[in-house]
Amino acid sequence: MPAFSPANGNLNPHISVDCVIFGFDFEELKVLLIERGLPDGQEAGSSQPVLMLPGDLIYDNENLDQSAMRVLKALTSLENIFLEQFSAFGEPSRVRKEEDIAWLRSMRADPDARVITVGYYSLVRLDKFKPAPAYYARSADWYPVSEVQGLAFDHDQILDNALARLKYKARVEPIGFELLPQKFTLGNLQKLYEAILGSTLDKRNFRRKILSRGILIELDEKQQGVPHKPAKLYQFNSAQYDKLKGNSFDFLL
Amino acid sequence: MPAFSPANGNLNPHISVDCVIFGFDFEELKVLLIERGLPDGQEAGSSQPVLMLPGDLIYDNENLDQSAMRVLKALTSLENIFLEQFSAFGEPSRVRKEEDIAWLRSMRADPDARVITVGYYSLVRLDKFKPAPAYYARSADWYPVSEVQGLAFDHDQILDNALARLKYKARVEPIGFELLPQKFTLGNLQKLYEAILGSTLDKRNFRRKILSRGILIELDEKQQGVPHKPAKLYQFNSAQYDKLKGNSFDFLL
DNA sequence: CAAGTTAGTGTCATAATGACACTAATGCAA
DNA sequence: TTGCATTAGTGTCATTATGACACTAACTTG
Repeated sequence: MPAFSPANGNLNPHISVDCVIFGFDFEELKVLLIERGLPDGQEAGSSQPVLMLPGDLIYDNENLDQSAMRVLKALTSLENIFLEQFSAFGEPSRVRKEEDIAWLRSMRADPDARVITVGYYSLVRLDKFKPAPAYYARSADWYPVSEVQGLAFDHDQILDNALARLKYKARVEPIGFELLPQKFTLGNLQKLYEAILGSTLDKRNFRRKILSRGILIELDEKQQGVPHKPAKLYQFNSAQYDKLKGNSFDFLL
Repeated sequence: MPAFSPANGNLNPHISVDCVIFGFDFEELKVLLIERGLPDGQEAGSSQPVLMLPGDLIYDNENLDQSAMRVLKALTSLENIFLEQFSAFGEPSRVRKEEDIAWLRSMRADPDARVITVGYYSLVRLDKFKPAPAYYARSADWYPVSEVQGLAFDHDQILDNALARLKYKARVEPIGFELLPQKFTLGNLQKLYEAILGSTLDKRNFRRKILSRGILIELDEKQQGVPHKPAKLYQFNSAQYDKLKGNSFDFLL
């Protein structure tokens, strides 16, 4: 299927998808944003750079998941990413800022249509996916979540919402291995949890707990070239993880 | 705001909301369904009764939450219910059955438009809300969740999805007090959990756990007129409950 | 008054939690 | 080469949470 004009598909002017892609660089949580431009290198006189989540209208012959994947790829070249829907956003005032309206006028056949958008999020390994801008994206890059603000439309709110969902999940079930390289240290993993939760954790208790789940495989290998005691490397035991998913919740029985 | 034609609002032919309202009758979990008819008592020759979730297109000047509340009220007369969005559904093949297509043709200005729908769910006290059908609903009633099947469009799937969400939440945090009357017994509460989770729980352990949370207030009152030892009545301590919500999750620290 | 029904209660062995501080191994700079 | 900075790695203990388990109490109805 070609990326831009699926056979028999018409753009639906009322429904879009937006993707919140989280990555982790061993220090802090990042999110993939694009700088908004126009397709085909048409550039309106150099306006202020505006950042936004990768997103666009859907086609009438794709489902929402497919749309999200297509749009993400079209704008950032990322593909083969597991996207999870988290919420729909439909405030009539989603499009309010002058510059957003102007941009829509130069982009859309029906720029004043009321649009609701469906939010998708994902966790990926920062080192594994190299975003490359295309279509209307002038750039596609990782930004520290903590510093992001002033995104186009209601994207600040969509991002907040995705982050809240991520935190909730991180507290309730083991999560986030998608954000680390295949081999990682317990220190990496702890930092990741601390970045997601926004709080620090006790090292010994963290290790005890995570190891007791049996979702890690200890490798016969250590870090190299680090200016401190090298740590053991671990791998993620995905079979065990899938087993746990169904019953690692704690509230009742 | 009038219920049917908000000032300046046009129906958006591409976006609808559907409501999954759960109720509990002390025995099993029920869901509120309507029997599909036509507005204003126009009735096509008596076709097979078709059940569906209450839902309809949104207006362009309401947000999604408002739409869901409006539509629910318009079809079932229920109002002042806290609805929570849980997912959007957008398969291009959502409308596929002949009878669904025929019904849309008699109902909608643009019956062939591709529609995505946003699902909302809620838990209510069965005894507190008496559904009354209106608009295109021929009836509005409670049905045992376990027996529901063959709903219109993709509503079976939407219901399954809402139920899965409900189960997940019930395992992760205390939930469901909205389904019980203000004064209830621990037996009622346990039955409710068993109905939601679809499994039985140990009475003593259940009591210990639920009481230890401090979210119940023991009343100076007992059941009356029951053909067995009357149980103490409890009330729900909502202040304590709200406090817990933020930190009763168990996975890490 | 007997039968049926749900309420209500305690113990024990095991597992999970949270608080807490020191030594080990490495790279780098002086 | 030494020492400094940095992160890895480890165990205990007191407290709390868990899960398994069986009997008596109180009421209504027939």
